[in-house]
Amino acid sequence: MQIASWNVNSIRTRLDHVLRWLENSDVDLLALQETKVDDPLFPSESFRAKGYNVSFHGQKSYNGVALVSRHSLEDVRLGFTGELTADLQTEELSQQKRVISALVDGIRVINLYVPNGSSLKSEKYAYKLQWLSCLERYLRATQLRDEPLCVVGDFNIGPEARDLHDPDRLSGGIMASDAERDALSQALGDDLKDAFRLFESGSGHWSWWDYRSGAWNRDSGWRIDHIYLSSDLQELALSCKIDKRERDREQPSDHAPVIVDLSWELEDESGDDDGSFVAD
DNA sequence: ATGGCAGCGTCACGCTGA
Repeated sequence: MQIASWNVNSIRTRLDHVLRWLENSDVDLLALQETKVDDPLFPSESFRAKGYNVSFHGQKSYNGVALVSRHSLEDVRLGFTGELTADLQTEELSQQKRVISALVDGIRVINLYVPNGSSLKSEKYAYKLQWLSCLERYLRATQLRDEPLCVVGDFNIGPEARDLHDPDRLSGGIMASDAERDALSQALGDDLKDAFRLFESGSGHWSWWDYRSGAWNRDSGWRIDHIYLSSDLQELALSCKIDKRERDREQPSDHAPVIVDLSWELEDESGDDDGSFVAD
């Protein structure tokens, strides 16, 4: 079972890239962020025509998340209010379309597009911290159901110095402040662990390179796209990789896909051929 | 310290992202 996360910076602009990438991969479930399209205009048919199920939660111009799956998407939940009681703050923080989750082959997959925050003095930064605090309640509520949990997305936070190309200059600033890192760590809790760090402890591995200042050519990136696994899934993790080739294409997204491979037995879905079992 | 590049909505350029 392979699960991937990719901020595509407009699904309509990136549609051909995404379809080609899916065809050339063994990914079962792809979580998309920054689809930048209202639901009626989401290119669902392009995915369905290739045999994928899709669920999406979008808006015009900004934000937007989606799930693309070879298997069925069950119990789809949209926004924080898909999980939490809709009090005033939760509704306010669900206006921007940044959260979608579904049960896929028995795994609860949560797809997040965490606010960027703009700058430490911005009201958007305060919004980001509020949003992360709401995420904490959201994850605790989800964990009550005791499902194997995989939380993926664009977190817009480099958790540690090794996740930044220039930690001396960038640490403490937006996407690398103590308050953001603490809020994310608090939201994730004790059980969820970064799948990438189960396999790679070094620096120099990025998932996002700014379009500006030749960041890609200078390899000035950040690792802000993550996949977090509950402890039961950590034991089943076989690999976690960033496919940086996608950042090197014509008209690329500024993010590369992150992929985790889990040794998870797929449940037999009626009418769905997962491929034949080959005995020794 | 600032701007740089890209996408969107909508047609000249401002807003947003990270």
